[in-house]
Amino acid sequence: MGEGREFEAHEGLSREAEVLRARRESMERLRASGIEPFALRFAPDTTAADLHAEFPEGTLANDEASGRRATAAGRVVLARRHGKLTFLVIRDRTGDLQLFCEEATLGPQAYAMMEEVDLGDIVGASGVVVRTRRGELSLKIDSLTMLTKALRPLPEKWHGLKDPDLQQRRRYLHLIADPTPHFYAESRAKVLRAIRSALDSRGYLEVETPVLQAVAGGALAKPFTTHHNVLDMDLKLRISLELYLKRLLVGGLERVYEIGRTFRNEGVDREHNPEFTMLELYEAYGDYETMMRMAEDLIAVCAEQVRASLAFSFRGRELDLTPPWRRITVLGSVSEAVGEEVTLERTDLASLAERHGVNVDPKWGPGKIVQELFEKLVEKSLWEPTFVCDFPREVSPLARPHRENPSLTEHFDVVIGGVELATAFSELTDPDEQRAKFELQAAQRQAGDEETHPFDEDFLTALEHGMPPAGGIGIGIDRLLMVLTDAPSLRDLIMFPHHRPEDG
RNA sequence: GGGCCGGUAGCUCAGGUGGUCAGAGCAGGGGGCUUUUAACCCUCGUGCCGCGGGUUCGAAUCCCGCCCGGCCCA
Repeated sequence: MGEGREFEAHEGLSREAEVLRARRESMERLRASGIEPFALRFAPDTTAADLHAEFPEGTLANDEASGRRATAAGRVVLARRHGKLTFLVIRDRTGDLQLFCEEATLGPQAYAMMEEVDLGDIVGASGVVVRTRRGELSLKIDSLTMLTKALRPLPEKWHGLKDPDLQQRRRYLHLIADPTPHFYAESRAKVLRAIRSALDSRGYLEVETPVLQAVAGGALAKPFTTHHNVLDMDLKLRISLELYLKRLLVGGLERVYEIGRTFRNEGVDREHNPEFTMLELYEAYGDYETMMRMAEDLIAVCAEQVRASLAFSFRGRELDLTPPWRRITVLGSVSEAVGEEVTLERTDLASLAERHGVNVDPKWGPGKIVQELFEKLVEKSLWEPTFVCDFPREVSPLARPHRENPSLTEHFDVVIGGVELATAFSELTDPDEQRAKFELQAAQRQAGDEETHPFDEDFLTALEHGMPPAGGIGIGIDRLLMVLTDAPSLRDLIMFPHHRPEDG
């Protein structure tokens, strides 16, 4: 084994097996010479970005050494070997840094150890900051420490990891090879921070409510079911945060929000993932007008954080999030789209919808038909930020009846760039009205509709104790990020999106 | 669920009208090189061509089914 350097490529080994064998033999050689290939710790005193910031273009002449000593650490992503001189490029969380490794400085022994370093290994290095003859800022090292031996090779150094399936299943490799997922991760953190900061400064309290629920309500969606062994009962994973946050309003918390994972048992496409992150907030004494201003403010703050601007490009088109946003109504926009007045009272809604390409289920009421018409004809064409207001009562079981037209609700969606980002209501606080709506939903379920709101007696009891009038909004964080970062798909924003097992 | 496209070396990809079609680059092994920027030069190179059937003297290539993924539609 110690004779590892002697042989030529083994016959009968696949390329992968040959690489794995070579890495392990390198590891054994390190061990044999008393070097631990998986170090305990290391103390870098700078980062790649800091050094580049400290010595910007022009601050250090080519082929000149500074007096600055530094210690850095990172993964070796490139090696250019020139005999007794080697350039290694290490990558840390901030970027890349070239290590200038010459035998004359390191000494023969350390240089020999350096030659044991493979692409993918994680190393620590100390030396003096220099600029090379060709102008590359580098650390001219006098010490190199093996921190972690990589036993598997890196993706291709120029093309990176292109296969979207592999990018998602092995996101760590995607992160090593490509800065894009770093941008997405940082954008998510910025958005969450901006939202928390904005809400905290308005007197909102961040809370946490149950993920496992006996009754999964707050939205019209199919839940996942799981089982509690000791209690021997089935539980649902939450599909929204709504009903528990409202209970907290009953309890007097008045301004609450939660940012949390929700789960919906539905298909996967670029705007859907079975688990996603949702912001929901409720403000006592507000209404949906309050929530429109809130949506404009919050999303603008997030855009400032991610894009440093309210105007940016999304899917090749310009988008401007500057408030105030356009307001349209469901019935108004559908009327315009079909070229005639559409009302919930019309008896020919089904045939109208069929004429416009909607496959009408005979169980649908007029409200559902109008909603489908809206989604089919209007929603995707909405580019500039738009409040879509006043949904039919039938499709909005948790919103308050509209103050001017009780067949509608004070319910709006926010659509930006053709993507539905948020839903908000003047919340329904009348427990009898809420009970009636739950009963209607139960009847629809009886009739075979799988996506109805479950009957939640415990929630009704809470409402009977008195919930203050309130506005509430839910914002899909992953979708918001998709728009703000111009990512092609929700799956790019979710580090580890759901996939079928690799060996199905 | 339907349509289209794809799955070939660890990675990025050629090959596809059946017959030296198992290929290139990167990565990797061996050798050389003290200023590189995807370094370069010489050298080595075995991989269920997604899986299973079928057609054929012969299949990575054609046909059928399945699995996984992408895009579009529902």
